[in-house]
Amino acid sequence: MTTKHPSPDPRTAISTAFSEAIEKTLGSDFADADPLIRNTANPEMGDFQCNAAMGLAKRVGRPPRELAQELIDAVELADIAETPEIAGPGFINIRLKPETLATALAGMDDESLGVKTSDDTRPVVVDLCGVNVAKQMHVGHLRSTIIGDALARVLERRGRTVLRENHLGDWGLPIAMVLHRLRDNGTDLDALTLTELDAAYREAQTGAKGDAKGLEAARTRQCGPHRIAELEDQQSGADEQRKAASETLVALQQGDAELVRDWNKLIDVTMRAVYEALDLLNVDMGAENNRGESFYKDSLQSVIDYFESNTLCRTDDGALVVDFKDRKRPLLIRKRDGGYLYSTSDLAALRHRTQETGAGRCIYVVDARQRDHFRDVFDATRQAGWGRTSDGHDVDLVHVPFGSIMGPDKKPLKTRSGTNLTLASLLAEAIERGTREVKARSKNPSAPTHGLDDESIAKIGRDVGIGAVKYADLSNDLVRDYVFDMDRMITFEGDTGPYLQYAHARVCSMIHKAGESNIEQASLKLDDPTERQLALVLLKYGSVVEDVARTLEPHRLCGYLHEVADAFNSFYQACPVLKAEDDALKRSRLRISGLTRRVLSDGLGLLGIGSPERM
RNA sequence: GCCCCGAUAGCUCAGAUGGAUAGAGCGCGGCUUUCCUAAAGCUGAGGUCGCAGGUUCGAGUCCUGCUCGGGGCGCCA
Repeated sequence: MTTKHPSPDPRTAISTAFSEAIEKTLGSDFADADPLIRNTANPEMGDFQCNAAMGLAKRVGRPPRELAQELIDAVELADIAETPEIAGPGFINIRLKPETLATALAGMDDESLGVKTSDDTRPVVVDLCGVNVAKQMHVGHLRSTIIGDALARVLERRGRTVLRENHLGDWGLPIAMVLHRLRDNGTDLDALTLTELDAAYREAQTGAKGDAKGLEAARTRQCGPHRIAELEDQQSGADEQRKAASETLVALQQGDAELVRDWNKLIDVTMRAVYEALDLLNVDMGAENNRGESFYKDSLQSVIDYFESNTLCRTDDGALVVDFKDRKRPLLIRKRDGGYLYSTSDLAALRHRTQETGAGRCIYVVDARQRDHFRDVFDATRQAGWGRTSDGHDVDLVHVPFGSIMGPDKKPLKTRSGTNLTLASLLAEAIERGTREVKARSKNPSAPTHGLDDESIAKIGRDVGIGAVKYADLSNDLVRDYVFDMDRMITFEGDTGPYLQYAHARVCSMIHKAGESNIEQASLKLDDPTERQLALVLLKYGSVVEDVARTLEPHRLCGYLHEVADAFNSFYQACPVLKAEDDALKRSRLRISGLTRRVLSDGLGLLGIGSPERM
């Protein structure tokens, strides 16, 4: 569509008008004062409010209500709004003319739905998933994957090119340990199961990582109890295991043909399961997004060389560390024995991402417990001068931290038997529950799903089950831990994914029943208060998407979609659609319903959640 | 010991750049079914916004100190 609509959102026009009024009234010193235009909390106060008069009155030493009146006299809004009114200490309430609202709503009625393309055209790197190929995917990877995917979709919706990077843990000592373990056990790698893999990983972990010096150091440095317990746990009979694993790593690094072949088999087995999970999750990612630690293995030395030759680091107790001026704890980038760490490979990845992709932003969707680590590697990256592109633009390095998923006991999620819950089993349960819900409803003879074949029901059930899990994950502030509660997330009532999907399906069902065509051509009448309210909510969509792209907080979009569903329900309660008094009104209301449907569907889509037309 | 995060209704949580009587969902009480699948709508009860100071015309929001809970803290990732 090429129809011109300078600004579908009337808020922008109001904001501009008040900016000009402020400058006209108080002089050019106030040209960039924020007019503080907000949606009102209560429809009785109008549609929008300007909160600038109080603060400005303070600055110029005048009564706020008097200044508010002068702003009202100066502001040029007559074309779009009624005369603004002063309320309370100096609030200015603005009510749009009905035709303004209709024009604005019509203005967002195209593919854009009012979402504007970002001015910044540089690509964005999103680091997500981060699966470790030495073990099966567990629920810890769930959040990184679905949050990262949702953020990527939002950024893409704003027209950005997104480079989704799956920074696989596919190299280094852990892999070598597992590889050694499997070979030592005589496991047939061509028939390797994920269960065997997990067992080998656990054996390797407990067997090989004991570290007497580390434990001692952890104690004297008063490390956290978690770390000490972990080290104690690994203390038993470790030396020979570690030695063997080290030898395996060295051989692998030297390109031992047989080892490399086995290494590839190991990756194949684990990644096949990863792709399966990504597919079930409706996450837009595949092998083309893999760029793991092995990709950077040959650039680690040059990262170290760069830091050394530019005196960005120093030697401490044989190790290489980077200092920061605002804190004591340095970042270790090379071990005393010459080995590299995950910080080294993160630095290599950051150099690649900032220097070779042209990205304007690098987003890391990783567990909140790694906050300190990312603060360190980001600062080290900036100190190395890699915080900006070769043409001098700063690259925004941002860690999106998220909390843990807990079991009902508020401890990390486990199965009933106490083992770590795998992602695959969690997804299977979600799909099973979703399908059960859909099937139950299809028993109702008046349900549109009544009589559907099992395959169609299963497809809808999958959308519902997966949508429930995703929505529950994305609808809270990311940084908080939450308790995983399938019973709660799967219900059709309340603030859940299925509730929104169902609201969408109900609108679809109604529009289908109407059987009208070309409703997007209908002229809009927005006289009922609930119609006005729904229109105002729909008009916010573009700015909400923009907010999420900026703040990287998907729960704002969730809250907004819930608001849309609520506003639609109120509208539907108050305004007959199919039985509207005349045909023009019916078509107008169908058009509003259609817009609601598309905003819900588009918004859910940005969260990576499907919106079935029948449920 | 140092650093980070959290604390809002019985429960689970929203409250962007400070703004009008602090909101939603669940649960509890009442009312509503002449348009879609009773999903729902309306309505009532329910709050010292962890504590104490401070800044401000105005603080859940900003500053300082404290309490409680969680997490992290150089040769693991």
